[in-house]
Amino acid sequence: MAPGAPGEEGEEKRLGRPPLVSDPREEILRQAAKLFAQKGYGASSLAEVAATLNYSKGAIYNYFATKQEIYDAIIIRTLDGLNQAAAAAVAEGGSPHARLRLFMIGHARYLADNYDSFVTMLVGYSGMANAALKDEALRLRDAHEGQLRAIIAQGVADGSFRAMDVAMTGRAVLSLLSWMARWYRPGGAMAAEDVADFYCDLIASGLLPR
Amino acid sequence: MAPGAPGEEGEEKRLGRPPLVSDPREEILRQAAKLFAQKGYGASSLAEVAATLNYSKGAIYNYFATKQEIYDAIIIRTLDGLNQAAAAAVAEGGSPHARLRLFMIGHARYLADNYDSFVTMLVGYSGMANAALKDEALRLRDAHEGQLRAIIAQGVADGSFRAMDVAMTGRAVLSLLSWMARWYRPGGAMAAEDVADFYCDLIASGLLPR
DNA sequence: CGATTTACATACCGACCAGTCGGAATATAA
DNA sequence: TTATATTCCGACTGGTCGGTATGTAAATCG
Repeated sequence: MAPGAPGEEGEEKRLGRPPLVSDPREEILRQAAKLFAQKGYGASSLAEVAATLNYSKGAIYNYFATKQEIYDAIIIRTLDGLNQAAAAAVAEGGSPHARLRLFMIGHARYLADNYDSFVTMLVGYSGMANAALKDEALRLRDAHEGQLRAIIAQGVADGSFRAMDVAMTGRAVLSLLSWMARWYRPGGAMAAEDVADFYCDLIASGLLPR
Repeated sequence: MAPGAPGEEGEEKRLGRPPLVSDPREEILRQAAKLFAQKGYGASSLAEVAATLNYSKGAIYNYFATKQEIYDAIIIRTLDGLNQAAAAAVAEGGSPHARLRLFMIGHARYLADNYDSFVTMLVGYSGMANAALKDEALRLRDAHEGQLRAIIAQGVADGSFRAMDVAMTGRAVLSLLSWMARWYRPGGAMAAEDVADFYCDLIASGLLPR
């Protein structure tokens, strides 16, 4: 992730006054996500975002055209990263049950590592203006859900899972994980991976004794 | 619910000009919840709420002191009604599994019947100003969660459920139900009760074949 | 009828905020 | 040093919204 971190090779000299912070776009997105997560999109002002970076409000507009563009960027990058994280986790392979577990743990870990962005995405505002970006967001979300459904469908097909409705089962799994953005706090008593582990066991083995 | 509907007994004549609608407070709360659910608390204006009732913005202030008071009233009444609905559903009794099912179905049905209020409560803003009301809201929420935990704890105690962590299991159940406010639409393909039924079976029997 | 009470509309204020614009500051390049 | 490119500030604009003040219409009461 972040291919052009600090010590990029071709660090050619650029013209003009250098930015106050090394990567303004990144810092703005990070602080905006933090604020959006705390107070919601509508109640957050760009002036406040700027203030936390020792910027004036006008400086923000060198890097983003509108407030909406900042919000959209947060959503897209979060969905994209979630997809990659889940794909990487599932790539380890194994039985459907094992892969379901890896998927859920990967999802939970990514949520914990990108907590503010997740809260912004799942509980605040949720209105993208640009139609193309909205399509892209839907595509990324469907891709994520598609990965999960493929795992469940495989388990149902090979008999390692009961013959449940795949779409609804996937929805249940994502409901458990998504609602974590509502109550989970990074650094709390339970690690995100442990929560996912618990949920996976509950969903897999059920509440009734076997 | 609604003990003083239209044909109240002591319909004594009241002084002054009669309201345009029979129960202005009720109508304001309903329309506000609808708007809050659609656009979020911050993006909804009282002028718009008033317009849908053929009111002027100023008229609202005859019935509520602040916008926040409207929001708070929606949350409190929704939590209160949810508690009563769940209690009534569970009162039918039966095994822990049966009572868990009734609890979930009661919750889902109440969500479907009060959809806008639920969305307002679960996905929008979520900030109550008055400290006493916030405490009341937390109390109602804990009471609801307490009912659920009691059912699970009883099942664990009498051996009809596996020895799972009661708090986390309750959280999982409420996660499934709460996230419904995100995707469920009244009048859609699946009734809310059927969704709850599916979730209960999944949680109870698990994904693995028995 | 006039007095009183309730329910509304209209007009307005003050605060806040997204977005703009001109220019100042700081860097490289020639 | 001068030209140029980039970053950033500060002041401003246009508009929205919560909340208030004032007056008026419509009902009951005496």
